[in-house]
Amino acid sequence: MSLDRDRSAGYLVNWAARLFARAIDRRLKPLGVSSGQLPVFFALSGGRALTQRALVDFAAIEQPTMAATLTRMERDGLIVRRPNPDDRRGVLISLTPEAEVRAAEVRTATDAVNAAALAGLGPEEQVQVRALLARMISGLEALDTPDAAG
Amino acid sequence: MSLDRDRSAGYLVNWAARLFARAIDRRLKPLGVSSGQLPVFFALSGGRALTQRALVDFAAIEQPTMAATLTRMERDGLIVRRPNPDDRRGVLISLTPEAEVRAAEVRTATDAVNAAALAGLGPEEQVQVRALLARMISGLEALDTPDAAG
DNA sequence: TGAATGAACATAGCAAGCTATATAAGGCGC
DNA sequence: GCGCCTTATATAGCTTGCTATGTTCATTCA
Repeated sequence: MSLDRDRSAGYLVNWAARLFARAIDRRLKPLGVSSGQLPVFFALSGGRALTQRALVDFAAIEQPTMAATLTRMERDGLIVRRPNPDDRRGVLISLTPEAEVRAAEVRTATDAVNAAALAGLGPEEQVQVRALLARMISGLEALDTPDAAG
Repeated sequence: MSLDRDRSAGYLVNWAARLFARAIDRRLKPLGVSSGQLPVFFALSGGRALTQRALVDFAAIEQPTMAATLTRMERDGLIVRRPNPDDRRGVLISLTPEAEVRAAEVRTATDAVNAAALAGLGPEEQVQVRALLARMISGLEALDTPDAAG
């Protein structure tokens, strides 16, 4: 519905992002996991321990956003923060065994949502939509760099 | 950066949506307008008065989200709510003259951000990315309908 | 070595999105 | 006309995202 209206790329991207998050949150809720925690799961699963800084880079979000997400995950018993022996400013973050157990189900759920989103696209279209989104991201990131026209 | 990593469609869509919102918010901040208010501006500019329900349908967001956005816009003098003479449950919402004046600038700013996002795409690619996003949205919406496999 | 600069993380405060639920009015059936 | 269902809006409570700023430690350089 309403897809016939003339909608900008920005509107469509925002809409799709909200639908992704909703679908993922609904599936992950029984696991006690939510959409904002996905990059942390993917970065840390398998027993890896990373600094907050590394997680920020991986997730491409701002540092305070990651700090808040990690605080919630710590509260919920999904991660542990322990001091970084190499840098006393920093912290090493790793999944708890309970979270590690759920990591596979998290991956399954997100794969299912991605598959549903791409179900109406052919194989080359699935590749292409990712490529086009990546180019849009590049264009948007160029807006913030000093050498951009703005 | 990091675009070389293998990222899912969902991740890329979320990332692009955040970059859109950030770029738009930065440009609209001097006008006292923010990204969540865009659909309200577009739906009401030109002197139209709509119910909250119509705005919810137009923006494709949940009703409480729209209610909160309207409360902020009312607080900031961008809209007025007045009783709907045809339905005493409801409200008619319209832009204030001050907001109406800003509507053209809002459109200019959002067009600029969209253009920047699409700058790296050819004309057919710009059409195609919208079409592919629309199909992804359809696929995601099908997840919530009862006749879907889930 | 000591001061300045920078980097890592935390905190405050806000917008925008969601679900769940309450309230009030319209509409319908009988 | 009255009870019942539906529809319109509001409220509460939460997550995720942002900017701005503070604190603490590391690094650099004079």
